[in-house]
Order: sequence, then C-alpha cells, then structure tokens
Amino acid sequence: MINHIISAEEKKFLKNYDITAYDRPSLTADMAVFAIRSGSEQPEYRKDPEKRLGVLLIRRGGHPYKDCYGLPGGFAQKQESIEETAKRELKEETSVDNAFLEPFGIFSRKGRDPRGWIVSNAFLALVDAEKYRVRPGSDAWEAAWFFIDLEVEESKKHVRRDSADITTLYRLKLEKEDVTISALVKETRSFAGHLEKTGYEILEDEGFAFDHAEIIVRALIALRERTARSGRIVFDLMPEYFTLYNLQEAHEIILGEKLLTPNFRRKMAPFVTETSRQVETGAGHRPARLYQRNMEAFYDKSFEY
Amino acid sequence: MINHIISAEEKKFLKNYDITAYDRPSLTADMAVFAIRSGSEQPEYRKDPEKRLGVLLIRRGGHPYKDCYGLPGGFAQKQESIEETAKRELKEETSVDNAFLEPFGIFSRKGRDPRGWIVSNAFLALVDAEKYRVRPGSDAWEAAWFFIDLEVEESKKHVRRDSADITTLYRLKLEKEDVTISALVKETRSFAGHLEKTGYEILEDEGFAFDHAEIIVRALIALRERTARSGRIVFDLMPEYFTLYNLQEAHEIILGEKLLTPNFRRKMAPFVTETSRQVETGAGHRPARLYQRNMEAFYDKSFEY
DNA sequence: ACAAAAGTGTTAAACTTACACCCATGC
DNA sequence: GCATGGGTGTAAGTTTAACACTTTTGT
Repeated sequence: MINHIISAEEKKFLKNYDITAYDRPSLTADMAVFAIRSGSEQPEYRKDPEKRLGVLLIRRGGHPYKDCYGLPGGFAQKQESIEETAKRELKEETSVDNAFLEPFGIFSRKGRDPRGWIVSNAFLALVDAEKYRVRPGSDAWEAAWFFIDLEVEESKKHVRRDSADITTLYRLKLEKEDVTISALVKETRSFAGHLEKTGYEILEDEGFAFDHAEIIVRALIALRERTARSGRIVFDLMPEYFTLYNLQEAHEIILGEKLLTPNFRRKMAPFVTETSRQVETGAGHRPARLYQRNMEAFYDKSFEY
Repeated sequence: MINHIISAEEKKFLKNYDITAYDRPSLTADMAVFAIRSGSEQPEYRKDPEKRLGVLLIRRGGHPYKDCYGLPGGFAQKQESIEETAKRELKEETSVDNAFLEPFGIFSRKGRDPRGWIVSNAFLALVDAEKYRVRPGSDAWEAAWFFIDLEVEESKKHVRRDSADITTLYRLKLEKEDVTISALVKETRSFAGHLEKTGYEILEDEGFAFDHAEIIVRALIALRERTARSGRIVFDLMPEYFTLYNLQEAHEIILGEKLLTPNFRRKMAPFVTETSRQVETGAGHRPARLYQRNMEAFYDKSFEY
C-alpha cells in the first residue's frame, strides 16, 4: 500500500514539468569481467600450468579511442534499471550471461569522455573462464582476455600537523599474446582533520580507452578487499566442480600471497561438499577430489569467513 | 603522460557526435545523513538520557510529494562530479559541511520518480549531531532530525531444489516531536544456481517521498555492515573529544546489541588517545575521561578491527 | 548509603598460525 | 626413486567472550 495520493494539483505540476529543461548526463554501465585463467602451456611434465587473473576487454573499432582497449559496457536505456543495463550489455558484447555482478563505483569526473557529460556505473563481474570462450568479434568491437598484473610501484606517507596524505602508485599491466597495455594510477588517501577521502588520478596511459585504466585498478582493489573480507565471492570464479587447490589458487592470485594449505582447507570445510568425483588422472601426481559449494552454508546469512 | 593522440578523424567524429540524440536520465545525489542524538530529557537524576540514531530529512514544500519527507539531495550539474554534487547539495540544504560521505547504492528503478527518468546516487553521510543544529528552513524545504527505528518484522527462508529465497520484512519508523512516518520494505535475497542477487520492494509507505523509504533502509543496512566490519566509520559520528562509553553507545545503537565494556575498551585502546580532560562533572557518578582519535592508527593502512 | 556510570583483572574457550608429516602418481 | 601436487595432525600463540570486581561521584 503506497498511500501517496496524487492530487489534481500535483497532476498539473507533473504535466507541466519539463525534464529536458535541465542539463542531463548520459549514463553507462561498464563491467570489469574477471576470471582465473591458465597461463602459458604446461612448463614440464608433472608441473601444472601457472594460473593468472584475467580481465575481458574490448578493442574499440570506432571512435573515440579507436583501437584502444576498454571495458565492455554501454548506455542505459530509459525503461531499464542500471543493473539491467549491465546484464544486457554484458551479454550483447561478450556473451557472458548470468554472471555475478556487483556495483563498485561511479565515475563522473569532468572530461572523462570526450563525447561529453557521460557518467559511468562500474560493475565487478566474476565468471568461470572455461565457460566463456570469447566470440570472434566484429568490426565494431572485438573481445579478448588479458592477463593482469597490478603492482605497487611506490607508497608514500606524508604526515603534517593536522592532516596526512598517503599516496600509492599502481602500475597496471595487461597483456595478451601480441599486445601489452600499461598505465600508472595514483591513489591519494587524505585525512584532513578527521575526514578521510580517497582520490585517483591517471598519470600514464598507454592503450586504454577513456579512464578505464583507473576503473580497472579500482575494480581490482575492490575485488581484493571483498576477497579479504569474506572469500565467498571467490566461488563465483569457480566452475561447478573444483578442487580445493583450485580454490586456494584463486584466493592466492587475488590476494597476491601464498596461503597455508592445511589452514585454508579447514577454513573452507564448512562451505564445500566433497563429491565422489576426481579430477582426471595422468598428471604425475595424486589426483585431487572434486568439490561443490555447500549451498546450505551460503543460504545462511551468517556466512562469512 | 596520457598518450592517446586525437587524430583529425577522431576530431571530426567528435564534432559530429550528437549526445542529445540518445535518451538520457537526470542524475541526482541523495544523502542519508546520520547522527547519534540524545532522546527525551533526563529521566531522573544520575541516569543519562537515552541516545538514538537520527536521520536528517527534508519536508518537501513543492511538488511532487508535497508535504512528504525525503532525503536531502539534488540534481547533478554538468561541470561537477557526483561526489561534488553530494557535497554541494548537503551544504545548501542542511548546512552540513565536510561530513564523511560514502556512496552505497544506485537507485534507478523504472517509475521511481513521477517526473520521469531520474537516477539517484545515494550517499551515506555521518556527522556529529551537536555540531549541526538544523536551520529554520524556508517554504521550499525544511530540514528536521528524525529518530530511527528499524525492525525485522518477518524473515522467511524458502529453499527449493536448486535455488532459494530469503525474504526479510523491515519495518522502518521515523519520528520527531509531532510527526511519525513509517514504511514496510521487503528484502529478497535469491540464490539461483550459484548466483546471488538482492532486491528490495516497498510494500507500505506513509509519508516518504519517492522511494526514499527504501533508500533509508538500505542506508541503515549499509551502515550496520560497515560498522560490523570495521567500526572505524563510527568515529565519524563522534565529536572531537568523546568518552569511551559514548563510542560504545554509538556502536550499540548501530549494531542493535549490547557490548561488554571491558572487551570493547581493550579493542578500542589502539585507536584512541587519552586526554587530560574530563567530562564536566555533576552527574552523580564518576566523571569519564575524554579521548581523541589516535590519528597515527588511522593513517595506518592496516587499521581494521 | 546507594545507584549509576567509569574502569580493571582474570580465566576459559575459540580461533589462527606454523610446521611436520604421510599419500598417490607417472616418468 | 623422486618430484609434484593432494591431504592430515598437532601444538603454540593469539584473540575473544564472559564475568567478577573496584572506583568515583552527588544526592
């Protein structure tokens, strides 16, 4: 029961209301699609291929930023919510359907798009890489997986009387077979009085469209934070059946640190169920058991680890 | 060094690009401003007045939703980022300057505003209530603090073969001296396959403008989550000097549960510094020491508790 | 004295960390 | 045999939760 009754007066107001009298931005949804992908071919018998984090980018076939790489995304349409825009564009551009989608930032800085006032809602999307082989692409765009490398190049703390700045320089490097693109993004966390603020600036940019280098850096930071906080999100990068070591690898890749296997397994135990399946053998070492998510644990609101 | 060189061809493209050819939404920033406020007057000598969580609302003087209460906020302007919009509008409408501001959601559901396609970016704002007494207001709007009461009225879990829904009914009640407004908001967390989604719906609404009842509920949920996660955010609700019990009260009000004093103090110890000041005496009990934030701990990136 | 709030100390339980160890496999 | 990944057990260290207890104040 929504009990706001629209009066005759209000009806008249709405009839005369001209929304086009005000300046309006265009609105887009941009998706940072991540997956865990196997790196180069098997280095030697018995050693598994190294895995890395991948992000799905689109080579722009048209202006602006022709031939640069940007995130998949597109303009919001009038009859849909922004989540629907994200879902629709992701499917249209990359054929990725039903991915985990979570908003992580709004990008509205003046001048970020040469076409004019365009505000972007950025979404984190996590998929199982095996499931989504990219389509050939067309003139207008061509999708491709890039391996990600994000490193802190420098970190400085500058404390003054009643304020402080912490600046961090992130070097973002994305590569696929024949292409490497790179950017340098500065993060500034400033504390003035007791107020905290975080800002980003692109210092170098080679090959990215718009401010997408910054969006990717912030997407990665968001992914790390969420993983450190609860790890539940990592399951969205997994296929239906996975080994515990796969899961551990995914955590390690995102967090950028090695974990201790016995402890990791104990922590995960409540959230997975063992299946009778095994990974195909032939690898020169004991075959691993395959696990599934324990959905019961996920339904439980207290699920956090 | 941004090395994207704009070619003559791209210049021509941009010159001919007509952004107005596409449908565009209006964009607003809406702020959920929270503070801890003393409730009714001192119930008896020696007993401190009860404290409650307050939210700052605006009584709408004009259409649409005339005489309803909504969040402070307003339209984004072309030359500013959405964070600047939030800051500017907050200052204009409520004279709150320099508050902690954090985005927590995008509200873009079709039909949420009778004026047309209007997308709102919602921000959490935390202030020290003592510092911000509301201004008298004008014809167009009048700001007022409401006490908040959010309760779970019902919670249901519905598990099927390969999917599950968890629905929660939240009763939101806001009151000030002479006014009570109320709403019932349904949260649906659904798991289909391994995909999680959360949706909200307003079931009852008495006195709120637009979908602001839903925004307030989600702001409160965001505030609770953030507090449970790290507590650092609670300091933004505190004045410069505060007692440890004040801080504990704030935590208790947000989380909706009592905490054990000795444990709370131990946890907080690294993040506060004792001052020589005491709270003015005369209350019939031992006067409390006043503390300040320990800024050093805040500057430390590892600060989480 | 006493009620209310301020503040400290002690202990058991729970969780985390680190490391040592065994298993299975294919060349 | 041996390198590689799969997998288990245990003990020390740390954190958390619970509760009992002392202090200070104004009527």
